[in-house]
Amino acid sequence: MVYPSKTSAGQIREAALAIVASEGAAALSMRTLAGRVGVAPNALYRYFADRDALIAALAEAGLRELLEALREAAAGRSGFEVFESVADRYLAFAAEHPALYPLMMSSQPAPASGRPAHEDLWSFVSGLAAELAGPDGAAGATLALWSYLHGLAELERAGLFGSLKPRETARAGLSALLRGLAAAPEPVRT
Amino acid sequence: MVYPSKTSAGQIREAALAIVASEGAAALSMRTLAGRVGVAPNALYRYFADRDALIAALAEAGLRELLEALREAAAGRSGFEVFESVADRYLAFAAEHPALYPLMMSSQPAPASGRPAHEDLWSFVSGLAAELAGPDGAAGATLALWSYLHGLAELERAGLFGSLKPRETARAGLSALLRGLAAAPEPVRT
DNA sequence: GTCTATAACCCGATAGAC
DNA sequence: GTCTATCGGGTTATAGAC
Repeated sequence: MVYPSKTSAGQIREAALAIVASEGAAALSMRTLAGRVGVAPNALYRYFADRDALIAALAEAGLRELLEALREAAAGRSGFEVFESVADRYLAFAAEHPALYPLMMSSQPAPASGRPAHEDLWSFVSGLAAELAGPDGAAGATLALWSYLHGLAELERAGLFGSLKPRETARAGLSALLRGLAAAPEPVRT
Repeated sequence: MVYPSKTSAGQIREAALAIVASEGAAALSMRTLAGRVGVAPNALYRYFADRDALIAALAEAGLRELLEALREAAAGRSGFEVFESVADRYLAFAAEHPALYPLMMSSQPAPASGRPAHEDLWSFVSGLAAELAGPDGAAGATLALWSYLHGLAELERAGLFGSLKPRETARAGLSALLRGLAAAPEPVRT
């Protein structure tokens, strides 16, 4: 072979991830990335159709990593502790990956192959929610739980909390949410 | 005066808003915008320091419009109806402004003058939350309510709900959240 | 003091040779 | 699969007309 492979999709993805983590998604240019990997810019297009496809691959990998972390956080726990542990881990992941996390939650083109990681994450949360709210309330509870966690993560990232400590005050909100979800679904009247 | 102003900051902002609304934030280029306004591209830099400053101005204006809409939704209502009405209006705003809403919630440089609109929005939600959870629980309840609403809006925008109807199922979650926030703040044990 | 003109620089993406 | 070369386009800075 005249021109042997100098890189791989995995290597490109890791280099891209490093750029996103250290300098933000806006700093991820195909030229810079190619320079890091050590190839000509257009060589990257043999591995990813375009920049959007590359970012989608980063998001997919991030979602699978998050799901794995949440499964670990839930393992060996029961009852309320499961939710507390998973919520902590979720917020920690978002805080540790401030640039990657928004990419993960943005609408992305479906992956080239396999089941979208979004669906697996939904299934996981849904499994937790079903224990709390029963099979009939699982979908609504999944929606509420994920939205609450995602909202916390986003507002924290955006710095909208001011002097408040998101992680600490989040516990009270989670407790209230779980208490409400576990109760009967009649609307409250104040 | 030899060269009268051909445009204004407000006119530029409105043209930019129209582009963002119809074609997305990515399509907002200084060249295109200048073409719409009818000036040379660099003339825009007399009114906004750079593209980021322009986007920050769009976000500020959007936040003030959202706050006004929420105040209208709350007016003349009491108890649970306030939250239901405000939540509906919030989600409707996010759905009606799918491109602007994420800009509003992203971290932005502080506005050139005046109080950041974020703070006013926080104060408004905090006022509602205080009626529900009392002064001591207001901060946590504000966090929970806003996070829930923002999370719903984001997940809906990202299309992560699949076949679920976000607005309909959101009511049950809001009800559960309010029920939990209104109750005593002891953690639930399942 | 506002606008036009120009240009340098960056980017994503493509064409064709090897 | 990689390379060099290049296109079209967006952003930003400078110089100068009015």
